[in-house]
Amino acid sequence: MIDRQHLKIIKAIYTCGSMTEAAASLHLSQSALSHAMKKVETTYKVPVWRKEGRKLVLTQAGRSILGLAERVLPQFEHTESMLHRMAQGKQGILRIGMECHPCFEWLLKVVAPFLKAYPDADVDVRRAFSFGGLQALHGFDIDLLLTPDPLRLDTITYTPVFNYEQVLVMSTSHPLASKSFIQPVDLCSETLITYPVELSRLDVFCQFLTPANCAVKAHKTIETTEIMLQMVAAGRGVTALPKWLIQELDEQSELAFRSLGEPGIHKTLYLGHRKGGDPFGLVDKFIEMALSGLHNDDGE
Amino acid sequence: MIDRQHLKIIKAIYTCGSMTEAAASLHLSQSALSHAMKKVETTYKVPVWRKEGRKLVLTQAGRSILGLAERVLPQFEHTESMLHRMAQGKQGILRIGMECHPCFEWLLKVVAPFLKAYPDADVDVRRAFSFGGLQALHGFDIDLLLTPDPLRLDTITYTPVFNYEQVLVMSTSHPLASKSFIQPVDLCSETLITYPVELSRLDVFCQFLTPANCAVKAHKTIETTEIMLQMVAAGRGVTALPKWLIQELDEQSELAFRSLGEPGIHKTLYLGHRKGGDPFGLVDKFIEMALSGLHNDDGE
DNA sequence: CATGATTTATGAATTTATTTCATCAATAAA
DNA sequence: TTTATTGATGAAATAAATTCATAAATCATG
Repeated sequence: MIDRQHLKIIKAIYTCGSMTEAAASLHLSQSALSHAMKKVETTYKVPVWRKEGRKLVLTQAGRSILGLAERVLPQFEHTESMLHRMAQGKQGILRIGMECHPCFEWLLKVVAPFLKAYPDADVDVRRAFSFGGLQALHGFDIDLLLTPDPLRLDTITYTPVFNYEQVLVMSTSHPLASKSFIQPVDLCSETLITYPVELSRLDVFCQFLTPANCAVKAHKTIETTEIMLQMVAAGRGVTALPKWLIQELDEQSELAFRSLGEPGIHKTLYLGHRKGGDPFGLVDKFIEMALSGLHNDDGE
Repeated sequence: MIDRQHLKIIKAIYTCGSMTEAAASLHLSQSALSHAMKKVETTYKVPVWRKEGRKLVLTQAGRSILGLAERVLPQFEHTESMLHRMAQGKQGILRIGMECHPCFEWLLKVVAPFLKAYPDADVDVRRAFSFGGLQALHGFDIDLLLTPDPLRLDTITYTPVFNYEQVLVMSTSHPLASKSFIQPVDLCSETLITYPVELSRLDVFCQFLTPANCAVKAHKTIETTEIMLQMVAAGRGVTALPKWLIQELDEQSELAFRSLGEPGIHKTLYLGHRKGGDPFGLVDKFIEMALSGLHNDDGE
């Protein structure tokens, strides 16, 4: 029977590149690993490793076991860490994932009161997912997903938690600041600064420029919101961000913002979570708190 | 350290309702289970079971372990069965899931030549998913998903494999059979027979009746296509099915079909699969075969 | 409430599995 | 060829799981 230990060993050999190293990393003798591998190979009558010179290479069978290990081991570890927390009388860790850059600023405002209200609960916020936020939610890597596009799935429930308007941001002295709202053609001669993500996830493109068949003069990407805004204030380009974010960060009022199109681009942030199976009820508590502190930036 | 065996034991006690029964089902002594549970409880310093009378009830901690077990154990079992097949020199099992009832008939036509071409590969077709087809694909319960709605996810690739037209089916003597195509209002006085699935998954409603703000006189559901068609032939109602399916099943030509709306409702079936990690390459082979035998029922 | 049937818990013994130790064989570099 | 380095192997030691026998608790029943 394949055991958790076997998975750990196969994974360690694979990542370390050799049995000797893997043995050290697992605090076991090299012999132990060799015996363990031999046991798997004899019980299933399938080689797991093939020797090429003195490198060990996974066989097809080995690769399927490694796949199992990579899917399954993190889940063991997470459950164990939950158990440890329970033993200490603490509540769980709420792992929140985010799919949109400026979500983070909003999240901070909910996380702070949540941590205060539930001192025995921890929050962990993750921004990067190897396989996308939904997968992470799904594969139990996170418990809550903050996202602007609630992809309907049977097992996942979304709750709208925040409405906001996405506006074009420019320096107060920028010519476009004199307009009452922005039209797609207005951006043809501008430098647009965005976060470094796929274009398909940027609303300025998908909902504004592309439908109007317009393009910008230049497109730069910047990671951090603060730097982005400094660039914009310095007249080096324009960007599109949630209105509330600008109102909050632009203390010296160096920035102006205008709606994208006459109606403006209106967005909703959703919190997605798996249906059922929330040991501490933390997910529900967080959503409740997010809703109670609900503030709309959407002029409603 | 929580082990696969611990998970099996917790799951067995939970499903059997008692340790004694669980012990029998696992071919172990009751004492073994008791000791195993005690070990988990002492290493994590958390109770897993609470005794209510002489029933065992899972604690919060127990429920998280059970959750882990239910997510993880099937994956162990599947990997093991793959290993057994590899040992026999066989190729894997291709587990295909379906999300639309009439897909099955189409699938049969691809599966037959596939099994002939790859005699060492097995195919398993599943129709019911506890958490939806995508979840099943994702959670490694199936390898291939045949679906009419390709929900875009980063980890899943869709290949269109079949175009068809969804038509309204009626008995040849039915008054609607005299029309050249069906309009939504035509159905207001009809009994509509469908498969027993959510309305949101039925195109007659979503793409035809609801947009036109029309309703049918009555709505009946029937599981099997054959019975459905007999009901229709007997003049007991009308139904909506792929055109090719009718052409194939209606040998005595008791049935007539007409397009839903002048353009008709045109659908595409997609085969979805996880990116990467297909130990035998069976997924690719199947898709290739599905495409090579590609027949369009869409008049193109 | 006493009795018997049934269920879980426990300590000691037993069996099974894992790990180490010492050593060999194979590989790659010097 | 010599010399590290790496994996493989059998025997011994250690650790873990399992059983056995039995106790304690629960529940139904006369």
